[in-house]
Amino acid sequence: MLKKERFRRFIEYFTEHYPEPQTELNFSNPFELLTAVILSAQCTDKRINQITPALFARFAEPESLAAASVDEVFSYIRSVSYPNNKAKHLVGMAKAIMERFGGEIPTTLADLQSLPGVGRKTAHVILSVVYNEPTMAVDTHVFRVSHRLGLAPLTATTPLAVEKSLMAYIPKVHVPKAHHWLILHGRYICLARSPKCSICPLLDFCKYPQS
DNA sequence: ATCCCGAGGG
DNA sequence: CCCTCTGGAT
Repeated sequence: MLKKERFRRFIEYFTEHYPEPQTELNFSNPFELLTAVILSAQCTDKRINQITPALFARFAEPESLAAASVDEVFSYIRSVSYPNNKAKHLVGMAKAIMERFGGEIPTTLADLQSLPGVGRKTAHVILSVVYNEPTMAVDTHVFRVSHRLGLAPLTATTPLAVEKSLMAYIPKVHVPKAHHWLILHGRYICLARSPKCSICPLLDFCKYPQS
């Protein structure tokens, strides 16, 4: 099947069944989303949602987080992956926002990536979810599912290469939603270890069907 | 043993 | 390019 047809099928199915997909991270403003996404690296959204209520109650804005000790922040996030690194990143992120961006969350890719703990993937999530910009954040799910469904070539061996491949085929208006669709599919059907192919609606054109 | 919405450093 | 950080779920 031609690549263009694969994208058409993918977009067609999810447009009908998940017309308004959203992140499963709980947040109520850009600062909370940025904090949650930094914490989400190599960790399930479910776990992040368990610890963010107390974290956001204590640190409701960059100012209080910037003034906090790394040790105190660590105490709120000790049950997530890489808590030491992330505690440092969160405080550093908040300080950078206070010192260089007047307490406001940056709005460009370069400015977001200049923040401690914020790489290309996290920056794209903020741009896409907060500002609805057509940017494709490539995480472990997007990377895996794109290859399996033939939406990205196997020669695309880096997140950036997969991102460019996807962006070349997905209409801009669908990009923010496509990001969530790929994650939803990866999280609930196209699992890394034992993909649920028997219930996959896109199995007929999958390149890696498991028994 | 493997995976989860990665980033920073060498 | 590689490696490390690191806890919880399955």
